[in-house]
Formats: sequence, structure tokens, C-alpha cells
Amino acid sequence: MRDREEHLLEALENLFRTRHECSCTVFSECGLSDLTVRQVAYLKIIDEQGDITFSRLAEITRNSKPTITEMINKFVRMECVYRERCPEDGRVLYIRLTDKGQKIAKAEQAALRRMIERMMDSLDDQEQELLVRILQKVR
Amino acid sequence: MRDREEHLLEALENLFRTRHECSCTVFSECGLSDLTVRQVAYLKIIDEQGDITFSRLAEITRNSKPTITEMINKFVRMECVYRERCPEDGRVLYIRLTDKGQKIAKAEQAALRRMIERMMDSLDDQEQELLVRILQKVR
DNA sequence: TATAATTAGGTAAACCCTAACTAACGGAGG
DNA sequence: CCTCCGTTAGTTAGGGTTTACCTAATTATA
Repeated sequence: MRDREEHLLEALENLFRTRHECSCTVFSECGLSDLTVRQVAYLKIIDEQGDITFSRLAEITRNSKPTITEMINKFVRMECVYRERCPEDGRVLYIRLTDKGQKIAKAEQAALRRMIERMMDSLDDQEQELLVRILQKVR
Repeated sequence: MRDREEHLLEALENLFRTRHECSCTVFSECGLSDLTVRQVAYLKIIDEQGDITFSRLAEITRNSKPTITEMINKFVRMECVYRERCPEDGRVLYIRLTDKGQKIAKAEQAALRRMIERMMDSLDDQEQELLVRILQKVR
């Protein structure tokens, strides 16, 4: 019982470590290893929201518009985002992610996917099925 | 096959989300939700090293001693650490974690432990054994 | 005129430094 | 044995840079 708990701890620690390593790899592949947690969060918002403008991002993040301009300028310098003018209204600019920006915004999912690949590689069909079934039970 | 991958993805996402929620809970329980990644890292070093002095922490983190003094003063204000004079040498001070500091330094382990509790609760003996065995196979 | 974004110019906090200081230790000479 | 003095641990004073924010004024388009 105690013993099983220990083993589970070890196994999960290993899982989480692996996943963390995977997302770090993605970050350093982009040459941006020292991104802030906050910066990554902003990129994720931009990714999730789709057609997002400066005003809207200011609203969501509860920052002033100049703050957003500044932030986006920094991201542009990092080659993570670019501006795209709205064809219907020339005052409006959309914030778009570059490939690099996309990659960072989706780093965690990518890490998860890599982990799953590993799992699929090291487990046979039956084991995979079993694992899914067991994990689904945990709430 | 595709399907199983999807299920695995979902199940693992759930696992990781749960774990993240657990460590966030620990942080907000301490009333220090806006700690820096760096600050948490420092608390972990203090925790791991045991009898650590200012000079030693300066050495490990490659900072000057005044920087460490400043950092520790901030932690003292946050009630995460306190100073303890060395009984053998009156010049030396040990940096000690308070309960709060301990809690933060060990937040990740705590989160993992909570997750494991959940797992133990929602799985029977046989399932637990199986899970451990399957997870151990993943490299 | 109103709205979207930018520019100019500023503040506060985080995170780092060197130089100078204080307090305690510990060995050498009286 | 005790005092003096160089050494060591940590602190204080005073500084710099960067980050992350702000308001007010400006530009361009609707």
C-alpha cells in the first residue's frame, strides 16, 4: 500500500518531469528560453482569441492601450507576432501570431503530444487501452 | 488507434490540469499568489540545502551578498524565512524557512501528493497496481 | 466629432551591483 | 591570560538597469 503509493509517486514524477522537459525544448527551439510566464500567457490569449485587436487585448488583460502597444512591439521584435490592418476599418489592427508565436503559445500541447508519442511507443495496444481506461476513472 | 490517442490526450490533460490546480491552491493558501518563478526557485534552494548561510546562498545563486540580504529581507517581510544565529560562530546566520516558506518550497510535491490521494481514492487495488506497472514502462 | 492605435514622458518595483561599515572570531605577542 | 589586529559574515548606503505599468497628447481613419 505505502509501497504502491511510492511507486505511483515516482512514476508520476517521471511523467511530469518528461513533460516539463518537452515544453522547455520547444521554448529553446524558438531561441526564447527566458520568456516570462506572463509573456507566454499573453501569447496564449492572442492564440485563443483569434481576430484580436489592441483595444480588446487591453480589455481582456486589464491594461491600458499604450501598455499593449509596448508589449506587442516587444513581441514583434521577438518575431512572435505581427500587425494586420482590418480591411473593413482602417483604424483597426489585428494582432497575429507568427509561426514562432504559435509554437510558443502551443508549447504545452506540443509537449503533451510528444509525451503521448513516447507512451504509444513504449506500450502495446492492450496496455494503452488499459491506461486510458484507468486514467478516465480518476476524478 | 487515433481514437485511443485522443483519449489518452484527454486523460493526461485532465491529470496535468488537476496537478496545476493543486499547486495553485497551495500558493493561494499561503496568500502569495503572485510570487515570481525565481522567488519560488530560491525558496526551494533554501529548503534543499538545509543549514544555509548568506554567503553560501550568494555562492550558489551567483549573486553578491548585499543582493542576498535584500532578497532575504523581502522574504522575511513575506514571512517565508527567518534568520537564526549559529551558536558556534556569532558572525554566521542561517536562513531558515518558516512553515509558510516550507509550504511554498514543497508546493509541487504537495500537489503531486494530493493527486495521488485522488488516484488512490478513485482506483481499486488492482487498478493501482496496473497503473504503476504501465507507467513504469514509459521511458 | 468619435474611435483605434501610437508617442511622449513618467513612476514603481524587481533585481542586480560596489564600497564602506559593524560585529565577531581567532591567532600572535606581551 | 589578555589584548590587539587582521580576517570573515553580514549589513547599509547609494547606485544602475529592466520590466511593467500609467496618463496625456497626437495621428489617422470613420
